[in-house]
Amino acid sequence: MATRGRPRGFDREAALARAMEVFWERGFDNASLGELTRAMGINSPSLYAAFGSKEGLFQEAMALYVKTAGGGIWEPVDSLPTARDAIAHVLYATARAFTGHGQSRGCMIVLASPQAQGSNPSISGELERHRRGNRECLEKRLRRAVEEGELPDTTDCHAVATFYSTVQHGMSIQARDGASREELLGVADCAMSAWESLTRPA
Amino acid sequence: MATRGRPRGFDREAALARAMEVFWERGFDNASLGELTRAMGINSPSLYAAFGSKEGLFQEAMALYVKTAGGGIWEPVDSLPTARDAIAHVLYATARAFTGHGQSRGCMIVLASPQAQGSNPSISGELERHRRGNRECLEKRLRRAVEEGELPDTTDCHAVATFYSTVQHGMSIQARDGASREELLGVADCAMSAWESLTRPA
DNA sequence: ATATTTATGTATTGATCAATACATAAATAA
DNA sequence: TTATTTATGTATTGATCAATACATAAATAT
Repeated sequence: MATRGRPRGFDREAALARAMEVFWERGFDNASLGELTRAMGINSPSLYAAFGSKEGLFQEAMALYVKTAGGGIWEPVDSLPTARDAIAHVLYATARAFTGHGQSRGCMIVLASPQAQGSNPSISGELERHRRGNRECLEKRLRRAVEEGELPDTTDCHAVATFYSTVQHGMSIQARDGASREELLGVADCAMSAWESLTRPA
Repeated sequence: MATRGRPRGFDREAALARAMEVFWERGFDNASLGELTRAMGINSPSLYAAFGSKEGLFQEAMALYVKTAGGGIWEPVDSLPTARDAIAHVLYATARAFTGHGQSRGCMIVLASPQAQGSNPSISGELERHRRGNRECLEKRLRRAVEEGELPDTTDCHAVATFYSTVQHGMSIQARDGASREELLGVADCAMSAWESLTRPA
């Protein structure tokens, strides 16, 4: 398939990365097209030609976020040797990720559109599905640990996963409110200090 | 001061309560004036005559929220006999409050305008100040507990307060995502199970 | 009674939003 | 070359937003 027509005059990936930063910092609704095109260095017709719509651009930005900025957090969950390692990794990686990108603090998935009845239900719905997926990822890992004997079969995997997922969500708000990396690492410490009592045989 | 002029034709407090529900459910930006006036049963000139502006209406709605829906959570912190009682109260009261108001789930203070660079910085700033105030309320209570001998003076009050504040914020996201009261009470259980290790003498 | 004051309903304002129309530019295909 | 295809820049579209203008209604003050 040869390239027909006038070639694109901008770097699609670079422009998408710029858009991700804007969505991350401002959320879906508050990121205006003017702001997006300015950050991407293009005009709106180019944006629509390349990404279809503001919603389409956000979808791709979200995928890029999951793959890059938010990526290192969840991938290792299944490969780390113990459930404890996995959950500790999620919390500490979160503390680092949420405080390491300049102005963009906190999780895009949590902060981009928190209203369930937001202006774009399809966006809110997809973000919610993603958050639920992360929680289920933790719960699955805990169940595997029970099967493998790491944890007693009295462990309430659902409750423990919900707890750590809640802490991880809360760290987004704290990061947005200016919490330092040290403070978020401290939150992870505190959360992990509950591990023994949460996984003690009944 | 006698009442001059045509009397107001609607119940100001009732209208404000309706507005609070809309802001709570939809956030500041996504709550349109049309939606607000429809819920309040008035036209926009009446809204502006009574509340000044959308921002003014939100300020009053936020004050009402703090006094009513979110009120029982923080007031008892200073009067409860121990810091442990106080923090447990905050968490369990939060679990109940965030799941008991029909469609409005989660904390208005956390969810109404999460973007630090939102469309209305003054609103975002005030909400952030309020969240910080809640965290400081916990920290102050913990310091008092250290002074009174309830907790060892090795207790890291700042870290512990930040941790429980983070859990409380995270519960807003979980509630918005549909977590049940039982699940949030379970989160509170898990968080409190860290208490012993967090306050153990070094 | 008349004047004054405040509230209401209808209609509208300018601003901003996401999305496009249209003419032109820049590439390949024949 | 000429035709075709795709991208770009300028300008604009209709929709929606928060906020008001204006005439009228309903109360008190004198």
